[in-house]
Amino acid sequence: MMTTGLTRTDVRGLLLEHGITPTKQRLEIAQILFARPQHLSAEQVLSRLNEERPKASKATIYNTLGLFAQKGLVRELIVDPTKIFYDSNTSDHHHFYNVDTGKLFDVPADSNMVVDNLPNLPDGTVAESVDIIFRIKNKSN
Amino acid sequence: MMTTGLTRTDVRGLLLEHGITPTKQRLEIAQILFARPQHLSAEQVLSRLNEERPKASKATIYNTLGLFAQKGLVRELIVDPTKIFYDSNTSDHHHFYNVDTGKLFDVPADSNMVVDNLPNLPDGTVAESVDIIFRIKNKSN
DNA sequence: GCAGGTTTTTTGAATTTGTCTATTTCTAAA
DNA sequence: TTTAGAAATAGACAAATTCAAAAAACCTGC
Ligand SMILES: [Mn+2]
Ligand SMILES: [Mn+2]
Ligand SMILES: [Zn+2]
Ligand SMILES: [Zn+2]
Repeated sequence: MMTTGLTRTDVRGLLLEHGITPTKQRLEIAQILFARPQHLSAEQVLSRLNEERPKASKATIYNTLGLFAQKGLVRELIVDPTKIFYDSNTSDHHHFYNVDTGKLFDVPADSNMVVDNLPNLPDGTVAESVDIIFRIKNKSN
Repeated sequence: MMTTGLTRTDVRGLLLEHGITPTKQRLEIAQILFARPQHLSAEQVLSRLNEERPKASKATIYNTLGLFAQKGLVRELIVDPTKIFYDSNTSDHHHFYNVDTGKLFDVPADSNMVVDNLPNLPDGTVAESVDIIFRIKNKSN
């Protein structure tokens, strides 16, 4: 989605545009996600959301993140075997994953990486997405 | 490793070349993995291994797969949030992941896909690997 | 405003993958 | 042989996620 500093009303519009009924909990979760382009795990959303007072349960977080992903509001990133990251930036871009720190970064948009001669897909299938992940580690030296 | 139809002695040599003490259990596991280039989860290895009589425990499977990956005998693929796949082909290649079936395929070696203008890595980091995953789904129509 | 139906949220238990620990068993070398 | 270290095992444990059932919120027509 690639948005920044959304008001409550903006967020409501975003959900409506994507065919999602804007409930109190969904708005709270969306407001966290779309505060800026970022990569958050369910657990991170959960703890940010309920920092002061409980605003939604764990199951609601999972339901909501799954719903947002299905509706194309966020993008699921599978880079770490222990958790899913949700990317609030759904525009076309790729990632660095630092295996030492567990941190995930975008490949800068101004990078002019290109992939040529895409392979033929297996018969009877269509592409859903292409994920390129640079697994990096800290220089040990 | 990209090998096929290995004898017990071949497999033993393979482990030794990679600095791995060839124990009974490791040989059994290696023989399954290197029977042909394939993508197996720990659970699949476990059930194939112990089809007839128990040959190794769950912990040994995890230990062994982790050791093989660390020593470069197999490659870990993170494409499914629920499990790790171990690829017995460590040569440079990329993957199709069918999200409908959960099946993983190699991009054919004769595909002439190329990635150009690789981005600069973040400071203080070095690349460990680059994974390209085509997430595909079945044509619904 | 209120019943009746529908959607959403919540809780807590269950499931799954994977890890840890303590104990036993091997292995290889002296 | 003895013995120290490496490896394997069973079973308890942990973390992420899912599920099922009940409660709460919402909606629509009266
Ligand atoms: Mn896992
Ligand atoms: Mn998982
Ligand atoms: Zn991103
Ligand atoms: Zn492969």
